Amino acid sequence: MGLRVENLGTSARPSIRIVVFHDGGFEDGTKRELRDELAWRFHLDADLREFDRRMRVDARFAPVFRRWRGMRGSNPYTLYELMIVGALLQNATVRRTVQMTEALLHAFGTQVRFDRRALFAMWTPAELCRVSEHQLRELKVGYRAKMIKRLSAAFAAGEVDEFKLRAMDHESARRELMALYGVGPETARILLGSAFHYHSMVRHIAPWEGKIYSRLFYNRRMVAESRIRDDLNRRYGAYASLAASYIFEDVFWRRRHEHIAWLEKEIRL
DNA sequence: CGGCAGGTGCGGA
DNA sequence: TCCGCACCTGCC
Repeated sequence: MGLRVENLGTSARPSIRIVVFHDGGFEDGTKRELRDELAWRFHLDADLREFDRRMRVDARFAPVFRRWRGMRGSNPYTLYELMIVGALLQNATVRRTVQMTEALLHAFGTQVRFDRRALFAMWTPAELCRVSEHQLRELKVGYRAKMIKRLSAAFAAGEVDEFKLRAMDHESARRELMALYGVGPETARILLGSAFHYHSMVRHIAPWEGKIYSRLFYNRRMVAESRIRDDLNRRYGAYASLAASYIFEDVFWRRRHEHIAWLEKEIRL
């Protein structure tokens, strides 16, 4: 299926319309399943009222929380797809991640055309299992080839149940994810926030993120990860990682309109 | 040409 | 639990 999402509402009265493009086999049952799945992936039923109330009185970042009101952890992908993205993000610049992603999609993805667009759908775990590590390395993904193989094998063998993970508590889900080859604390953080909508305790801050938080929170070059983490958890409690993501997103949004010298030095495209 | 990038697995303290 | 190290590749 190809989907087009249209905004039909306002912040006060949110409403969207989903237009579905398909080549047959779309029935009423499919429609309900699709709606439920989209509601999960984009966390459409998130209740952010308590979060809004709390952040509205934040001494320092209240304007940030106001500007992004309604934002929540979400993503359009399946867990497998997001995990592959996570593997391709590791230890790479954005440019290189894009290059690896395009190489893989052209080799193993399916190009679909709908709504006057041509997009790639990712391969399935089973399909990737028939690809050798050597073939992957030829597409310049480096040591990530092994991760892609092992993750695909785990999913193809039914060892990862996305729906079971959705029902788990934060810590259990994190433990299960980190047991997978290629998923460490940073990829787990991305998955837990984007795919599972856990927004409570901050467990891990990657070095490059730590540098950005250091500037934003302390106006210093580098503050210890443990201190940033503890401060965030103390200040924002059950909403610590959601609050952190608001503040993090905001600085990148500001970057589009104003020059932030220190930020330019911290990021490489 | 070394250093490093939106990390991770592994072996050893 | 924590630490140091190797690891594909491409850009600076």
